[in-house]
Amino acid sequence: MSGPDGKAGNGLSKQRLRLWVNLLRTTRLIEADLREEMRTAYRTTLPRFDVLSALERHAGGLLMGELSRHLMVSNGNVTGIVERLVLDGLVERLAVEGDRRAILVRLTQAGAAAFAAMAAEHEDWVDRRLAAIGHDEAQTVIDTLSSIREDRP
Amino acid sequence: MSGPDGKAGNGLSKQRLRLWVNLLRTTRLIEADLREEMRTAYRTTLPRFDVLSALERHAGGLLMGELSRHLMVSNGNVTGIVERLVLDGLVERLAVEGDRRAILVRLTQAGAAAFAAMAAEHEDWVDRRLAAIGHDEAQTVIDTLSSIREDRP
DNA sequence: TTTATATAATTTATACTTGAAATAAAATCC
DNA sequence: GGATTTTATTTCAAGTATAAATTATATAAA
Repeated sequence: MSGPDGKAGNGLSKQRLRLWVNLLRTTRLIEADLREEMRTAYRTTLPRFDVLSALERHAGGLLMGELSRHLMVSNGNVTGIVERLVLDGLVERLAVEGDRRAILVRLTQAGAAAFAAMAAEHEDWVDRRLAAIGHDEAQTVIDTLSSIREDRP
Repeated sequence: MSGPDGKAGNGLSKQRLRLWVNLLRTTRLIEADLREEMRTAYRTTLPRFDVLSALERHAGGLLMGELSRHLMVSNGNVTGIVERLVLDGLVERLAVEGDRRAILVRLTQAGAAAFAAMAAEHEDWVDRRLAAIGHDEAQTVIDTLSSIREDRP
């Protein structure tokens, strides 16, 4: 499985590995930049921003489990982040009519305001960070990434 | 800054934001798959694998700081991961001749063997995960990602 | 109904991660 | 040579993350 014609040793396999390494390195680099911006400009973190962002896109709120799936992080993780956001008054937890297991999470007014302030800036940061990329070039990459995500067992 | 012609509100800015979201989602999805594979097949984690991988590419060993830069994670983080790898006997720490501050980290024989076993499988996993992508398509994305990384202040 | 199974969320234990402060050693300055 | 600054690493506190176990509720089956 390691020769030039083996299943995992051929050129295409190596090329895909290169692609993965590039994906990982680039994402980490941008994440580090954004984290730094979040920290210095708003004294907050990326995970917090991600939660607020998901809730902003769902005005009616999200269940803990939905939030977990949207952000692709574990259940218990969301519990902790939401807990801290509740302490900061940016988010509220509400009982769900008809299912006493479930908990609905929603932005408070303060949370919505805080997020609105951050979101425009965030888009700006990303815009600057990806300034080298044009519309069509971006679309090409988006299409490739989408096809990767859709190709799942 | 939010109208269709504003600095951060125009179409190109939105498109770049879409690209970033796609990048993040795709990377997280693949990372989750790989973590699961690492966990079930080798009872190890991605950060551990990353450290072994970096050391394997540098037979002479790496300083803690070099390791930290290679992996793009903080100094203190590397200290912890290496510590656990040392406990497992996969890695060793050596004094550096001529600089008593520095520490050289190197794979042990056991570490090299453990990594070799994992590496082929890892390439295989990535190959399967990116099976939808051809060589040229991969190259296009790699080029775009490289240009993003190189465009830094 | 009673039992069994599935679902929603939390808790727990452990590991990873960061940024800042602390330590220690080297390099530079004067 | 001694003071200052830089460099290499560790320590620390807080937060993020996972997987597994647990609690509580809901749904289905017998």
